[in-house]
Amino acid sequence: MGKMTLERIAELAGVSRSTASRVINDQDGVRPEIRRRVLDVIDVTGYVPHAAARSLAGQRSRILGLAIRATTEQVFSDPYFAGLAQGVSQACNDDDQTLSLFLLQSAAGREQLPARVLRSKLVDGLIVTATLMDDPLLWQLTESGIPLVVVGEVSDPGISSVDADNRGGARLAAEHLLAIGRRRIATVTGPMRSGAAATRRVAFERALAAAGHPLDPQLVVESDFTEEGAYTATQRLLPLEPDAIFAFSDRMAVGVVRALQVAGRSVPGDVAVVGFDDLPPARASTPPLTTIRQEVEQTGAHAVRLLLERIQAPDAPARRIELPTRLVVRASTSVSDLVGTDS
Amino acid sequence: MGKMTLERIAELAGVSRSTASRVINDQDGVRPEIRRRVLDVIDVTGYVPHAAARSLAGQRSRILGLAIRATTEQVFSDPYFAGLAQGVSQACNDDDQTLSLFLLQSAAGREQLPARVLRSKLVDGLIVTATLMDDPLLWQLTESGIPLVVVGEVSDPGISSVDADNRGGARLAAEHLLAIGRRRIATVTGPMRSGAAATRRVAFERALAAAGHPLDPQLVVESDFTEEGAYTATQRLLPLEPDAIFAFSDRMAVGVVRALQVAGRSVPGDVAVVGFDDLPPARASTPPLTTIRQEVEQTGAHAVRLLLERIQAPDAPARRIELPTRLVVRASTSVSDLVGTDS
DNA sequence: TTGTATGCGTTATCAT
DNA sequence: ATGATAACGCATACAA
Repeated sequence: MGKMTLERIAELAGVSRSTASRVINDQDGVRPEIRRRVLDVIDVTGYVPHAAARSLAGQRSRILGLAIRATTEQVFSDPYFAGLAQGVSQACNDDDQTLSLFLLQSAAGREQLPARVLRSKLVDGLIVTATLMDDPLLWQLTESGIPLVVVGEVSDPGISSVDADNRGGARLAAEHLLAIGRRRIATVTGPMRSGAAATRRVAFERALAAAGHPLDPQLVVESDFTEEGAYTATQRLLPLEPDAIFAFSDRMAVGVVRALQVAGRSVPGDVAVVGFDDLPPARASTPPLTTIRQEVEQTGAHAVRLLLERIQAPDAPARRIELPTRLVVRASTSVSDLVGTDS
Repeated sequence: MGKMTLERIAELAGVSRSTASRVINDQDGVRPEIRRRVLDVIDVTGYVPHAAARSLAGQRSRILGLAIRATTEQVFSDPYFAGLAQGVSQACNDDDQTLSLFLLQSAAGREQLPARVLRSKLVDGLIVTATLMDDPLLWQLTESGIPLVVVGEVSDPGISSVDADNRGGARLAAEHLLAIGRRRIATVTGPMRSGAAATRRVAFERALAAAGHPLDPQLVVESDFTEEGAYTATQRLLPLEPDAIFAFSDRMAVGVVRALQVAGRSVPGDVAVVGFDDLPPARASTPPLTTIRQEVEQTGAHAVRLLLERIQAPDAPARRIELPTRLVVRASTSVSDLVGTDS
């Protein structure tokens, strides 16, 4: 069969383009009988509307962008991004949207973004993640007026965002380490340019202080979100002999554990380790990691939902969604309970 | 400034739409002087062509699709996909194409693909990876007639494809293990439904046999491409006391090493381990992994190039590109040479 | 070398 | 409830 167009469908169904169009976009104001007839024709012919034509006429591309502003190293080694992409992708499918991916490792890529995707009306909106604290990219994007949702923490309350409850998560970690009797608690953090890392750090400190065991500043080492970074950071921590380390991602926690083991410290015997995320590295590690679980895929799904809302009502106030975290205890903090309260 | 259109640019530059269009698509047949004038206007106004309009009028969307047909688990845990995406993304940027991502974990997603992206003319072509040996998805796509490039191995020679030289890589691994004196050599493979895994396995066997040390079939354990899969696979291997294990990815090799260490075997003392990929896990591992390096990002870039060619000349014969691999020796196979011949 | 006119496939605004 | 018609913004064959 030749190329199918709305025109052709209408013809075959014996109606006008307008009516056929209404059926396709299931708008009401079409007699059920007629609707059926059109639907049947569509079914038989396998007709699918031409994306560009829809986009041009309807002023909406039905394409959502996911922009990841992280280093190549991060994207490669942290399964977080895969999880996020998975969630976003799934949600896009469910809402009949297409996902476009932008990896912004290079400055060039970042600068091109506004022009390439926004001015060209390629995407209806953008989900951005791994942004820095006062990211120029975010300024550009907001002032360009494109519907925007950030996955992570943002300083500007005018921007919608989704993230795990970083504060609550860090608190859970602190409380757990205290609860198992650790007192010389250290943390290997993500870069403070990351909002999530900053939030977790502050919350971790506060929780410890609130419990009467303030965090020794010497026991805070800043790192990046990679395994190797955490490995070397931990080495600097070794002489200070901590009995617990909170790492800001599972991948980092794996690096922490490695550094400890290589140095002859046992986990959790000498040092208890808590990660963050509860992604595959947490289970695959030896010992399996106690970690703060966040629902990464759900985060992606919520981001899509929020973005879609924002596209429909650009003037509605920005919203922030924080997804609950929860403590998952595994062997890296519990000697006795090797089975853990795994879920 | 109001919304910019070609019309408006032409007006401001004092030329016709056609001329402005020619300048934008830099076709020749425009007096340099005029071209400059138009370019200046574009520069000043920051005009960017409307993607959908171009697509509709020009019959080309300038969007390339990347479809990853892998399990969620794989996508999450194997940095290979991130690397590939990175390469594809970069190449798309360089060629002024947009990247659209499709994660095909669910059967539903896979079935939607042809309709959603092909019939709608959303993408000009598709790069597909992690396909199975005789993947129905591939049939569908080929018979739909969309320009297609597979990253990996394909049985149908009518399909263009790009991959590392799996055969050569496996051979390098075999020769290296023999060269360091190992004779009781085992391998933890990827699933045989994966073409790349099948190729590597056969090549590995042949290389060993050719050297007069045929692979003991008992020492071949099939697994998936995950760390945990490799971990349990290795446990089955332990009683057979191999002195070397070739794993089909770095991530798998990490699982192999873990299983060995947990069982009290030293690496490389008791068992030498070789991985595949040379992605971050290889360096981050303890000990760092000897591995077969493949250029993942380049693979992505080549896939884009091939796809673009195919889009321009759909009737040209299919091509296959195999990128060279090379042995990177690190501590997991060399006791003496702890520094390794790292690059 | 430049301009004119038409078509791309759909949505949306009107009538009817 | 349905249909005719005008955008949508650009590329391109053709004419000049």
